[in-house]
Amino acid sequence: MSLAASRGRPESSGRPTLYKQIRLDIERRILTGEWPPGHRIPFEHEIMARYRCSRMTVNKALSELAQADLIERRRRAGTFVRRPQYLSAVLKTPDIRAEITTLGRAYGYELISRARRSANAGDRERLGVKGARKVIAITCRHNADGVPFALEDRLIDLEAVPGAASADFAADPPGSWLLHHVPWTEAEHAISAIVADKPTAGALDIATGAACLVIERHTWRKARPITAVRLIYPGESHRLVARFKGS
Amino acid sequence: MSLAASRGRPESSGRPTLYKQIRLDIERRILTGEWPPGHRIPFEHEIMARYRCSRMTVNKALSELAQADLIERRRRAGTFVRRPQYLSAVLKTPDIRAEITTLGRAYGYELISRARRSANAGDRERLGVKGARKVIAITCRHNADGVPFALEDRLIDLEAVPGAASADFAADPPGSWLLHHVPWTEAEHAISAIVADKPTAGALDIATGAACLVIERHTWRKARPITAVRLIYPGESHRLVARFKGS
DNA sequence: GGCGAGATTATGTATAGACATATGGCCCCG
DNA sequence: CGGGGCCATATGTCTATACATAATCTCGCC
Repeated sequence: MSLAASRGRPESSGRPTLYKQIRLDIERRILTGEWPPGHRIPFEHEIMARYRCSRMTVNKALSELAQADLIERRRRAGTFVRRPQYLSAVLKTPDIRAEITTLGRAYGYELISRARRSANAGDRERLGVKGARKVIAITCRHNADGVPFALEDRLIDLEAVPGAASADFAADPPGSWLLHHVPWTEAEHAISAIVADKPTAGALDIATGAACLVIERHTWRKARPITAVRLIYPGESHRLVARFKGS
Repeated sequence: MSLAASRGRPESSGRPTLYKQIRLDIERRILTGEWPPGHRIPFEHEIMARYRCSRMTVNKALSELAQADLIERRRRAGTFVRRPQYLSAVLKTPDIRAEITTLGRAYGYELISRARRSANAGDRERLGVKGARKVIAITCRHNADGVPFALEDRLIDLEAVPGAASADFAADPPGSWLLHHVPWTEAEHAISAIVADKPTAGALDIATGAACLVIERHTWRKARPITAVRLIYPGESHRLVARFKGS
């Protein structure tokens, strides 16, 4: 008997494998909101009829989506789109505004400085690049309910993001702007702790010598550095929380 | 023909399903460092002989591990344990010994105190339980190349892990012991920063008032608390690194 | 020795069928 | 109307087999 790859498929396009196609189709519908959280996905039975494939193939696609926590499967009841992904979104989200508003607190933003300059040695090292180029350097502060929440010190590589030159970051924080304008493919975070020096303490309204949590995030798009940011949080009042499932 | 569940299995215990058993066996060997990054996992062919099951069953286990980025599969070459999973290595691994040895440093361990007691109010709150019960409280230190790496302060719920009562944690750190004896299903981490007080600074061989990174981890097995641990790392010399792919 | 073609092999995808298991719903009984 | 038990059903696991694909290895040719 012929393989599915040689048969017609409802929404064919390139041609990954069949199960991957099914997986992507469903994924797309979930991510675009066409199938909102709680929505019941068609039964395996219906999907296999739709794609004219065996149940194992459908099952493989759905199992992967379940492992990725996009859907939830319940015997006898069916398969459902999962509620929002709680958790380590803190680390995955490059957007502090979203982080604060999901906590139900009022977001505030203050631009402290913004400069356009040729990258110096320190800038190049932070971005992990070698050649000469222009960068934008920004420092700003994020507040939650009027209280300092985090200090941000960011570099943007203008060679990778030319559009940033014409953006003033007076109203929107650079993280949000970048998120909307430049999709990233890879990000690396380093978390460490420091004690606040006098200027940092002043900006965060904490005592000099208090502990701070530092998150340094580097973001790339296809191996090309986009931005490097250093976020300083008051250490004892802020906690990064992440939840994992084991097996 | 009889199902695999009715056949003998090499390292049987409770009895998840066969593929899950295979997955857990491999996972354990990776997380404990028995199979270090780069190690070639037995071929599907060998695993199916070992568990006397069909290739599809082995394949399902390996596919899930691959999706979780714990292993990497290469046609014709075989299946390999992936290189340090930064985040996953640090946050997902409840085993500091494995973390240090993957860094290529010599692991050292010192038990500082071990006590068995009835849980007091603070213990119950840390574990997130209400009723009376016995717990084991442990403090110990992990070293890398002879230098203090982290301080550990741990509570183990004896109701969930009765076997811990008969384990002395003189040679093996409790994290490793638990990993070998109690599979977890969920874990939550909270990361914060503190300044070292005098005893902490002394134990970590750093200056009083230096910044420290604190990781508090709670682990459950099917909604039942197993252990709560607080790890203190020297803050400026230690960085938690996490890398994400964007899609 | 260097190189390309082909054989080999491990994984990747897919099939059809079988039985296991959990559970939402229904029906019946009190 | 409430509760208990049974049944239908959707997912969960597993088998045995087949062919696809990619990469390594080998061998023979120049």
